[in-house]
Amino acid sequence: MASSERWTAATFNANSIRVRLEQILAWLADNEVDVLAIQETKVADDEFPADAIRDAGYHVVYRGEGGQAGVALLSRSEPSNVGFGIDGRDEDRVLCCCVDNVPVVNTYVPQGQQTDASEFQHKLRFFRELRELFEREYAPDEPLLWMGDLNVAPEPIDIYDPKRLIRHVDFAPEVRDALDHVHKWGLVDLVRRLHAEEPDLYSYWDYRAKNPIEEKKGWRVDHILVTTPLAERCVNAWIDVEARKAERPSDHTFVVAEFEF
DNA sequence: ATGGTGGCACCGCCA
Repeated sequence: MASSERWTAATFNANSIRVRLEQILAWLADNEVDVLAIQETKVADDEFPADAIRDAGYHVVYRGEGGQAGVALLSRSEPSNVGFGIDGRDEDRVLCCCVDNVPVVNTYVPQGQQTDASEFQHKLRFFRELRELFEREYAPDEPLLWMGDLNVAPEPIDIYDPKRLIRHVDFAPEVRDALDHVHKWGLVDLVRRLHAEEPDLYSYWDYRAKNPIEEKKGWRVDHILVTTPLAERCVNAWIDVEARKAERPSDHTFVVAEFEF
């Protein structure tokens, strides 16, 4: 890359990439990102709409089994060292690669169902294994860009009713601690760093609520976390709430971070 | 108000 170059990354839980394809391509036309991490593609690999994405000028890698989960990564430059899963597990939830010499990890963390469900243990184990992956494959003083639907609101400010939702799987102390343990390896939450103390900063709203955006009933569970060398290069980070007002929106919206190299 | 909607795969499950 040339020096003083803008480089932009974004993450989006699409909740079906086939239903959201036109919205994603339109958003990309308006937001010239270099990397877009997508979660919940909900499509098997042989039905993934790769041709339409490549026709729009993006490289794309993906892994899914259809129905649930599924991850994808769109990029202007061709990604290298593409891998899925951790130790052969969660291949439809973890995508690792390198784009423009930036190591990128895209994760769709298990939601967990309920705190007494086995899926909740899967969620806690997922964070432990992720920290081990970071310790093994990356370093806090080297660039790393971790994006995705982490299914955790890290702090009370990141959820609309922290008292009532204290036992929710995305806010229970166990998952906040689990994410915090990965965080403490050496990561910076870019949106919160640039919008410290700002309330009602959400990336997800429940479909079942009537006017969730207007009534500020949301959750900030989609995150862009980076190591210090990248945090120092970050010039802006935001949540694109307007994109959630699309005709047939996902229940999540785009989170964006802009860097200057 | 312990409901509500949306997506996928089927006639229930997951978010």
